[in-house]
Amino acid sequence: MNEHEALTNTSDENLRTEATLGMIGYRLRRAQLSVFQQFLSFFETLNLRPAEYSVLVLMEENPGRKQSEIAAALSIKRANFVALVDGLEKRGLISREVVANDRRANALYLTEQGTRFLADARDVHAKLEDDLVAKLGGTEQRDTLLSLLKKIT
Amino acid sequence: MNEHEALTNTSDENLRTEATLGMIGYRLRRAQLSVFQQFLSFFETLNLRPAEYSVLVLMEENPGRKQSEIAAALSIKRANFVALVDGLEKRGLISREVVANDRRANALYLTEQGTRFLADARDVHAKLEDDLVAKLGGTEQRDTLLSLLKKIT
DNA sequence: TATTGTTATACTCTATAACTATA
DNA sequence: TATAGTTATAGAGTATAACAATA
Repeated sequence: MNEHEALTNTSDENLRTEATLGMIGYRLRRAQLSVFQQFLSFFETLNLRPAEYSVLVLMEENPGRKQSEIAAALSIKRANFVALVDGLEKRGLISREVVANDRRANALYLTEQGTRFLADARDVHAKLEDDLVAKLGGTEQRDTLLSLLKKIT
Repeated sequence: MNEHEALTNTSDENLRTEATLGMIGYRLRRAQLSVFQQFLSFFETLNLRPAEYSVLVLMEENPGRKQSEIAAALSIKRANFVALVDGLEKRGLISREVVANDRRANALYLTEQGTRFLADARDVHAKLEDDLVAKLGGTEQRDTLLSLLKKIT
């Protein structure tokens, strides 16, 4: 019998988790991990990571922007962005082009193949969003969630 | 003049970000990073990471539980949990005790110092939560957020 | 045979410093 | 001097395999 026996609680009972689960940060983290896991599952056949998808979407909406601009808009350090762009370029989804008046910079474009690929990816992503909206209970709740997340960020 | 010039958009204009910002996963990730950054800032003087704080809170509510139980409740792999527990033990905040009827297992307890430390940490965390509630616009919105995050996880 | 804690290891993500070529 | 892209590197966080002690 050790000094802690009176407090010992090694039964099979579930742990008390009210405090941890009540933390905004903890809940946010778990929800984010859950959604990213879902993302990886949905995008397994397309072999695309969340960051890569966000880059393709942003590039299509902003063709010809510099690497550093796309990276900054997603809060990706430009040093870390190089390998990500390398990967997409090697897969033929995007191209780096020279900027006429600034030979230091790369302008980023989706290739035709990349545009087709992104169309497929958008379809997959729409399914994921639909799945999440269903879990949330409707588009109104989705909008509420996005608005609350925006306030926090 | 290259083939893309008509589409080139290297002006100083802000990028179009509607699509990325409308993704639930993206917004979740950014909000989570933002809150964790805040956490690190608030807990800088206490030198405590989010995972360590959640462990201390869970241990106080569940004294004498096995390492593997605490780890599992937080979805931390038991292999990765060893170093985390080592750190808290070396700081004198927790102790590993022998479980009477199972000499394989460690029962985890807060030390007296750990209990005092956690009281301080809880105060700091309360300030962080208050800060987030203020950003969200009130406790009602906080409850709404937690409930929506729960549905997603 | 299975479980607990542990070690070793590898992979991803992220952060910083320093280089090059241009501006 | 400053900036864009790049390389190298280091630190977290996370995942798996394998081992010793014990059940």
